[in-house]
Amino acid sequence: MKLITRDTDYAVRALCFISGSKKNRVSVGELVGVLKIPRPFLRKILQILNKKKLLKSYKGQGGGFALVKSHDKILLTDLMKIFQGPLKLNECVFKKQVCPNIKTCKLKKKIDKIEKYVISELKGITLAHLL
Amino acid sequence: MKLITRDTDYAVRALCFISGSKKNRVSVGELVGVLKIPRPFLRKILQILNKKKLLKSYKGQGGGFALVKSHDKILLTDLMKIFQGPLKLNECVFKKQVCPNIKTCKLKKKIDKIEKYVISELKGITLAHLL
DNA sequence: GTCAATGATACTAAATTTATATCATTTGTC
DNA sequence: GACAAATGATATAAATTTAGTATCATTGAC
Ligand code: SF4
Ligand code: SF4
Repeated sequence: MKLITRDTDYAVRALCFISGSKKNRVSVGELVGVLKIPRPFLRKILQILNKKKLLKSYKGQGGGFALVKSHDKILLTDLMKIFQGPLKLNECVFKKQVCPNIKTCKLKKKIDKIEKYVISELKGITLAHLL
Repeated sequence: MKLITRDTDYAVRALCFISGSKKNRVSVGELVGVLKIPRPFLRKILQILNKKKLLKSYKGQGGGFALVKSHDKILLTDLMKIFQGPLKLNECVFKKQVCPNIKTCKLKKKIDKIEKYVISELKGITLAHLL
């Protein structure tokens, strides 16, 4: 029942730091020093963010990562989708089979309603709100 | 990002069936037939519900399980607490250490707000609503 | 006493989350 | 161009949580 996983959390922290940094590139080494995130894990996260065009990477000496968009254009839900998959609070799929009750299930309806609210709230959160 | 886990879901289904049954006791065998839940897993779930006083069990031939309270007194959150632990959408605990940012973290504040709503909604759901 | 039911408990398997490790590639500096 | 400092790509491993199984003991109606 965890809304965000650790990689999303780490991504938020890293992006926040990069956004707040005066340099226009920040290296993994610097981030590791500040954020205390295990280096290889953070590296993986940043590489994914680069692939997904939320960061631009620069190789070679003096390289690092920089934001691509302004902080108010980066949505928390972008990160959640990247690291956690689709925004859903209930799958109703067991062993790759959709639950047969799905059409009528009242529990699902209740959860769907909650989900709708949660997602709408999440969608309003940008990186700028998290600085 | 799953609000309820499978055991909670199974518990809901089992309780709903028991509640709707004309008999005053329902055996695991009958439930397995109807709900298609793996027998040993369902047994475990029912035994827990018995221990937690949401069901009363009857041993021996003709035995089974019966509701203890009326269906509008059984809360979904009771089940969630039993099978999923405390109602929380974010722990902010990594490797048994509370996150040092917890006092000031804006992400946490956002999630806390969402959590508050979610929990208040969940608390309003009884078994009666799920029949 | 037998048999059909649950109680207690230990174990196993699968899936997801959280990392780690290694080698290749790029690029700035000398 | 050699070198070093950075990321890219990718494979693997460890830890945790979720899901499911197996076994034997106990109870109670008949
Ligand atoms: S029983 Fe309802 S909530 Fe559970 S999986 Fe089926 S549809 Fe979804
Ligand atoms: S950074 Fe914020 S949200 Fe993440 S664990 Fe720390 S306090 Fe919680």
